[in-house]
Amino acid sequence: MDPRHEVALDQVLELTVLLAEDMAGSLGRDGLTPARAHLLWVLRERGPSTQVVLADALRVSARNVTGLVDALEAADLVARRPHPTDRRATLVGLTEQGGTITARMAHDKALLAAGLFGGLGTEQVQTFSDTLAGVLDRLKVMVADAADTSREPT
Amino acid sequence: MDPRHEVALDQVLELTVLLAEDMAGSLGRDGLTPARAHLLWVLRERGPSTQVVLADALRVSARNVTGLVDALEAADLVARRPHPTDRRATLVGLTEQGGTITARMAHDKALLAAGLFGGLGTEQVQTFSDTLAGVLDRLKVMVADAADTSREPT
DNA sequence: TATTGTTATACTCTATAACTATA
DNA sequence: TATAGTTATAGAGTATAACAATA
Repeated sequence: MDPRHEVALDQVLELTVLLAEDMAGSLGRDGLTPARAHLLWVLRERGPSTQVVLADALRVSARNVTGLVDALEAADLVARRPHPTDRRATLVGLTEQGGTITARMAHDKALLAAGLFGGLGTEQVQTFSDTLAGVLDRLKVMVADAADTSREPT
Repeated sequence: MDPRHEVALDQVLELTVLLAEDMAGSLGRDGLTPARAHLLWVLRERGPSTQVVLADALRVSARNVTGLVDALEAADLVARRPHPTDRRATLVGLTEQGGTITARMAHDKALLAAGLFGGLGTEQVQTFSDTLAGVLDRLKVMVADAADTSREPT
């Protein structure tokens, strides 16, 4: 009922829209979609991975990973190679060009962080971050509760 | 270069992911997708509108609006009727059931706002909101600049 | 001529189910 | 038996281009 809460939520929602737009724009310049960029990012963090691991990390189906890897392989951003010990599995790794692009993504992300928060004082950033941490915790609880409720629909 | 900025951005990005998940979950219970819910929401705010107006508000192609309206009409959430003065145009409006659902969406949104910010003090919400307003302003400038640069590629 | 909405076509992301090869 | 990845199929969101009806 407090209008300040609704205003704050509206601001957060606007932020999500603008961020998605900004990031899609950056990725588009590299010819990447958000889903494909996400996969590259996971590879950058985890190193060469099987497709099952990628599906789990991205929280999508194995089938979907096949498609994303197909597209990224065609663009020479990732390469498939046989798993050394499990002959069922495939190891997906970044190519040199994939490494270059993910490095640029990391750089762009740092620029974005600086652009958004660079004008704020250290205390202000800290306060914002602390508040956000609390909000995130509450949201996680709400998401978990909703999942429980829908799984057990009394 | 300040790690606090990157941490804050990571928190914001996590928030966007969790929010999208939470909202998709709520909508899913109504059998709605985010795109269709967005169209309903615009209709709730603006009242009956032509498809061109909807395409503009949603920032998607006219073709896309045709598809979304087709689906929502099949679910009896919106209805097409002839425009009173322009015989080329169609007016799309919420049905009674569409009104019920958008009212529930508004209610859910208020619940979400209360859940996220209800535990915070008035001052804390205000401070958060003020900081967020500044961040939003800076982001808008960055998005606008990026659009200029890509339109006029030196 | 310009605008509104549709048909035609295509690409991406997503999912489930059935299947092959391997563990 | 169970797991890794693929093929088959399908639905949703998105786009551009061509077109009909109307302004």
